[in-house]
Amino acid sequence: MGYLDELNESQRVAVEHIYGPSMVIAGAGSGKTRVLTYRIAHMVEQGIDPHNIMALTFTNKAAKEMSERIGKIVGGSEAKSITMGTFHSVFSRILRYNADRIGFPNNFTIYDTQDSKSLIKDIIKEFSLDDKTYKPSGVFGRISSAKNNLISPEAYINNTDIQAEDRMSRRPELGRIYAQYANRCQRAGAMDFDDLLYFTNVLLSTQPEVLHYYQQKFKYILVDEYQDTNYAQYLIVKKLAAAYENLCVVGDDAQSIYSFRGANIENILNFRKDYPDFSLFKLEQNYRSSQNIVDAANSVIKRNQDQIQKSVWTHNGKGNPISIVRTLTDNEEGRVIANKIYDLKQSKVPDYNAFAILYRTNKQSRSFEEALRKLNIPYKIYGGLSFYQRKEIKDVLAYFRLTANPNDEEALKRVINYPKRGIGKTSIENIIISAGSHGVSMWDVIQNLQQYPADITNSTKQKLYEFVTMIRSFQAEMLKVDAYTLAEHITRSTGILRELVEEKEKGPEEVERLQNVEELLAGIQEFVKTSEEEELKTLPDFLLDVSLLTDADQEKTEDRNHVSLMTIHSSKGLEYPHVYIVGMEENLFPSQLSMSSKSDLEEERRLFYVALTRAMETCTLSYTGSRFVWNQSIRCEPSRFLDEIDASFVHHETPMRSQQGRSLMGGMDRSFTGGLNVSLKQPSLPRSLKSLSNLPNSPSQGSDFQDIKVGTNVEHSRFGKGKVTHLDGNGADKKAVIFFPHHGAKTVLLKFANLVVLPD
DNA sequence: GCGACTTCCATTTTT
DNA sequence: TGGAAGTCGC
Repeated sequence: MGYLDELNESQRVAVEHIYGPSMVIAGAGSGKTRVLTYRIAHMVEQGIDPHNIMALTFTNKAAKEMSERIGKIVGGSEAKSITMGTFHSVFSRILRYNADRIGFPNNFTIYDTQDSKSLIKDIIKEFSLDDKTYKPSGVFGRISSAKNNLISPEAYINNTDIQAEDRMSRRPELGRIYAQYANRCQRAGAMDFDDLLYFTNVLLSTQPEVLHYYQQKFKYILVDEYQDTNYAQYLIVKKLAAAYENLCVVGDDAQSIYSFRGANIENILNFRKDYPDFSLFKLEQNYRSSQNIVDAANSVIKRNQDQIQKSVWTHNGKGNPISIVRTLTDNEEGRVIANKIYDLKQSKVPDYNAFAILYRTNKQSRSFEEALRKLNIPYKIYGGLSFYQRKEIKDVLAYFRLTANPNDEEALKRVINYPKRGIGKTSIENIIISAGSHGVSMWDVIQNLQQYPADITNSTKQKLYEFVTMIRSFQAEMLKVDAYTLAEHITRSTGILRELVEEKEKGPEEVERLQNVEELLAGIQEFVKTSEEEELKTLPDFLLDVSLLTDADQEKTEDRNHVSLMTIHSSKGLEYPHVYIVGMEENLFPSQLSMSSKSDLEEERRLFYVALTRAMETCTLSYTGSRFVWNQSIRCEPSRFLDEIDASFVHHETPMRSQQGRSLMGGMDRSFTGGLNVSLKQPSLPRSLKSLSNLPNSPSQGSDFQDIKVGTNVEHSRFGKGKVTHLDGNGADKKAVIFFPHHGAKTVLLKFANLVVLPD
């Protein structure tokens, strides 16, 4: 068994231990995925039937990768027999077979977050509640965490603690909203993401024979990223594993970063209570990062109090210290990082895949996009608005969903009047009212207006009739033709395709929308082609796949020579030779919302730990003195996390600037008095050196902007060319009113405006 | 019922 | 800033 030789001692022991409960605590970069895949491969080699193995991962991508790697060792068909995927995808499949036992149709649709919020909004309106106290996202969060903790609407309403909390936050109706939300979802035959777990638990607790079946089927269970499981996931796993207790969980408490969505770090700690005779394996040797990076990350994470003791170490070379870069503005931050990547690529790095820019929030990507584009550096943004959340895609998918499950109200609301067919807001509201009073779905109402009368004009009734007929015609085809044929038919006969083609002339955005829909169709065609033998892949089959897919799963391996931009959250599990962690500022990272509680701050610190440990060779941290937020520039202070890295592992790159630096440094003097900032101890550099610093296109700062007078023609990075009409203030506060032909008059602070003076 | 217009509000991470 | 919701006139 050659593959065992590729493991170190502690990895091998973990791989060879197959029976009974076990927990693998895997430090960052310690070969966790390798252990997991080899363990499964080893099980199969030992004669365990792959049908009896269930492996739960955090992302679809991780599952796919693992499956491929296992296939290489034990063969593809064996690997395919393993049940492998995210909690959500695996359990949604189980529910497909069993949902009818718990009051849902087996063809239930899955509501995404947008659908959920839109439904909640409806309910708030229906109850005539103030939508400022009852904000849809807040209500959604509350319902979500109730479900993650397996609290039913009834339990919610009867729980005195919860009711007290809701009264405290002056939202006593939350329980009623939750109950109505659950009701409406059921009527629509829809489950949201949390329901996939919640109702799996309901299924397993109320249907003993189902539980028994899956206990016998999944005799061996593996769970990856165990630190990020929530209570519902914990209990489901516990139930399924109860018969054989061949349960292996893998995780790293130091990388738990999803408590905001109910992840419960206690699950790791509780493991020893549930399985007192469990075996514990620790993987502590890091193969990924240089010594400096490992040490720096350790020096940060040791400040957390809540953690399992372990010491991550490496045999790798010392490497470079962690670089810390300071810039004046967020735009400059983008340029500096882009230039660094450019330089490194020119001098020693063969391709762009080696680079990743990691940030705390998606919106930070903008300045990096711009800067990379200017230097013609290929890049790809992960996360953010996903392909499947684009309006045009959601519209098309809504037709698919409606075809598969006409009771799906969110889908119905979305397309009942798209493309425009003269069914307006008032009619839709009256349909909802009628549906509510009869306790049926909107679809029931519109296809049977005699039985469920609604206040609707005759001409609208005719249009509704045509709509119903159209959807029914799709349904008639649904199981007869493959997904692509039907999807293509739907985009044509609904008029969506025609509309998009017509609008194409309007501009590049419209062209893109058409391309997106074409891409979706191409994707469905791919999907249909993957079918084996006689199998017909239908539209419902496709929907099952698509609702739980994210952008990361889409990636094609060909176009891979690009810099990766993503949030730290989505970087988990990945690694890059050169990592740039940007926006290292107080209130951004750590996020403002995390500052109030110690546990939230510890989670932010773990997030920082995750970010640092993505890096293999070099790691650069950057922060900026000011940032554009809501159309105005705000001052930023360096993140406390910068101080938390042991000073011997860092190198501060940016020299202090002599003049304007001071006014912008703001709180820096305070936070750096620990003597960490080496450059503070050096004499300030003379201003002439500034031009030698690595700041590309450095704005004309430090001067009194004497070259900018009333009447001067200037160019602004966002507004384009304009003429100065007024000047006000002095020095750092000097402002100008500039008239831009395309944007009108704007007042800008010269020190931030990055104006380029144009010849008269 | 529809489109043009104004106003208001956000601002963390995601299966 | 920019997206979403609300208002108004046709």
